[in-house]
Amino acid sequence: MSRLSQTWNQHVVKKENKALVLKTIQERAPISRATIANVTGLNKGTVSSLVSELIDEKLIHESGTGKSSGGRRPVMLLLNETAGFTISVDLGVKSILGVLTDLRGNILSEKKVRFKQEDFDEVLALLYQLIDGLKNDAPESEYGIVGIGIGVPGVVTMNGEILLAPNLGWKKVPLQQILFDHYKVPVTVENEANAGAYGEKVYGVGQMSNELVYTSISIGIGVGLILEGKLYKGLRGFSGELGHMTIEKDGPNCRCGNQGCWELYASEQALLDQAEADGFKDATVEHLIETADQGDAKAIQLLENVGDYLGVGITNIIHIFNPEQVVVGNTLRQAEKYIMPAIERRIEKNAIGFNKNDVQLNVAKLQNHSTVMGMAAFNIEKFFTETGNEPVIH
Amino acid sequence: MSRLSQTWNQHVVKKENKALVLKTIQERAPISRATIANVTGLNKGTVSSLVSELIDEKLIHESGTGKSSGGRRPVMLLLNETAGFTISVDLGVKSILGVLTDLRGNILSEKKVRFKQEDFDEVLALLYQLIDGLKNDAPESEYGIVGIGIGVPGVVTMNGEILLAPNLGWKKVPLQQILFDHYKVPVTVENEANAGAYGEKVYGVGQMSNELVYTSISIGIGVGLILEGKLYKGLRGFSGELGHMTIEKDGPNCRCGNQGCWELYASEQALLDQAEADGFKDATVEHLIETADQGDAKAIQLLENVGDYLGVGITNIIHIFNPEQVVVGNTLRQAEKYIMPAIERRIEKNAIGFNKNDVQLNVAKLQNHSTVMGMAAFNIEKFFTETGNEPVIH
DNA sequence: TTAAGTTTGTCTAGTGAATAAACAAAGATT
DNA sequence: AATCTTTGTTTATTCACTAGACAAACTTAA
Repeated sequence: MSRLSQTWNQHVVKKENKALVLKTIQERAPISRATIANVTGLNKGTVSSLVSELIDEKLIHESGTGKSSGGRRPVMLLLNETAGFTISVDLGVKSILGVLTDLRGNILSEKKVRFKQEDFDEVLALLYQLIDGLKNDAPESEYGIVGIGIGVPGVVTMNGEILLAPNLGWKKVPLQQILFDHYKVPVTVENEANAGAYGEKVYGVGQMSNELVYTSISIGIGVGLILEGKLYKGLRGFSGELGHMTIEKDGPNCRCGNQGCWELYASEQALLDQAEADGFKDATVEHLIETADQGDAKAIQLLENVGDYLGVGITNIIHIFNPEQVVVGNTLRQAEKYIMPAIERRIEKNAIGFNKNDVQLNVAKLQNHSTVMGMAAFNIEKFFTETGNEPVIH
Repeated sequence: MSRLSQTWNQHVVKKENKALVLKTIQERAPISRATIANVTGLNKGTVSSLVSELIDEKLIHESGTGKSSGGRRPVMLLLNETAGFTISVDLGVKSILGVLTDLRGNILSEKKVRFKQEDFDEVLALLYQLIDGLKNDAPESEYGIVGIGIGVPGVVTMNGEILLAPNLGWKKVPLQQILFDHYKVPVTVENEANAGAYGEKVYGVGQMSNELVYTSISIGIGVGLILEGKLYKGLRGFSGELGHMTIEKDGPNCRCGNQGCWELYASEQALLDQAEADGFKDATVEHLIETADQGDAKAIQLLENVGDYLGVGITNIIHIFNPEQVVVGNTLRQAEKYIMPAIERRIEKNAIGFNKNDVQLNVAKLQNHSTVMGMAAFNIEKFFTETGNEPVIH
């Protein structure tokens, strides 16, 4: 007979409490045992014992004494951020960006390669090369590389298979399996917008929000949903296809099969197509922004127009989710100066009061690092919850 | 200092395990202690002890022996469904529907009143009258009325205040507080579509789905979201305003302030307005269906047209949430014969393959009882989790 | 300077919930 | 009739947490 759900016993209690102590240290370090006990509600003795195990596992360490508040001085605890490292990668359409991070998400090394040929085997070779390079940059440590995470612009299943990455022309690539077989460390493959959402939630502009929608505006539009503080993925991981939400019911056909999709009006592709039609030759986002900065009315108009269409979709998002925060990320974020006011005007004009008053609109704080940092956060979280209680590997 | 999160100790363990045993009995009764141990993974002794407490609390009872499978015959356990009762109400725009249910959701009594005057005080008087009537119908029991739940067509805060019910013309009505002060039992006030979603999930067509979107198509459109098996409410409970999702970016103005809202094309109001324009005098949904049943091409066309627009919005829903199931409920559900094929055609034509293949489209199984049964489910769940471990009241 | 009070962190005894294993009861099978 | 199975209870044990005592280290006030 199959196990229905979680049962509770002392082992689970200890594991959960230990994870809670670790998380508290992660979030509030430097912090003393006494403060942890206060903050978590756990007994002082319990905290002492769990902390001592965490020290034995090299996940945290003591760091001198803090200031007295009228009694014995507290011993401050710090996360042992160099106990292990993550390799976190944003596998984009034209380039691969990879970082080596410690367990606090500090970037120790960063590498980027551009490519034109999107053939899978060639990109995989570049990916291996980039990962190997980052791996070489990692200092000696207790746990070594604790995880490799790849954010990809496509539909990813729960077990890290890329079902479809339209802009790369890839179908059914079991990337997680391939990388695990090659490196023998935990591998996470996730949609680029999902990762971006998590990156902004953990390290970026969304640290205070538990209901956050991240919009990745690039060639197409991807959306990552943080609901109740966690990434929401839908039944099989395919949620967030909001780029293919119809905003014009009899609009033009999209290659996805639908009509009037949001990304036909509000993406980088839409912007460049319109620019082309308006007489800009071989326009790029960067070029259009420059031209706009020089006061070109046509370019300004183009950018503001995309912003307005973004506002239409974001208004829908606000109505659908009643989020605390909507974050605009990826390449079009660079046109912040022109698109954000346009989005705000549209929201102000069209959104329902209750929902509108709750929501904050922001540009991705991590800039082009939202996705890599999200993958880093996934890697770190996985390590702390899954292997955090295992004995030290040497 | 504020408590950050749940800490785990023996008390919590016991409470959770007891709730798990109760839930298992709820879902699989009649069931033996041995089977519960197998299914939950708990030790036989633990189950025995928890079961004996639940029996003492009159929440369950033994009911003879079951069939032997080669050994001692098992003692079967049943939920004591008459240990208490719920009063669950669908407070609609033109009528109030109320039911008295036992703890399994069986309806013991049902009352309905219609009203025209939407003045709050008059409706409240009717509501009191209806609740009092149902209360009188409740048999003597251990726990009496364990909860009163009201589903309302409007925006409801986390603490049961109706912020706005446009079709009733109500604003800022603290209904939960008012009813609690009057009846002194736990009161739940929830949006009608949220309740409908939960009703279909627990007692209706969605019992197998953990990712379910319920669309309540009536004068307007409301949407209830079941994500990861639970009702999703957004930051402050205002999610699911999908009726005000733009599906035509430069469409007509909606009274909500937005443009081209879905409910301007796909609601009962939209249908009736169009019927009027097409020469039907004082049309009602029932009348249009009858006319269509008699083969009137115009009426059929009107209904199929609404179905097609419903399909546009539901396609968006499928892209946004990757749900397992989309359920069509409330009044327009009656036109099932005409609208469902139209919705299906639109989905077939426009939705993305991955998401389309995952999703099931269904009509609400509970018909016009989705909302009341959802409220019953809320009441029962609240009783079992919050008061399930309290001593018996007499 | 001394005494009293505070804060931190450890240690010990005790509690309570779960588990494993033994056991009794009640049936099926051969 | 003897043996095997299944169910449900009982008993002994384990283990994580808690309360409270205690020592160490510090501040404050007389």
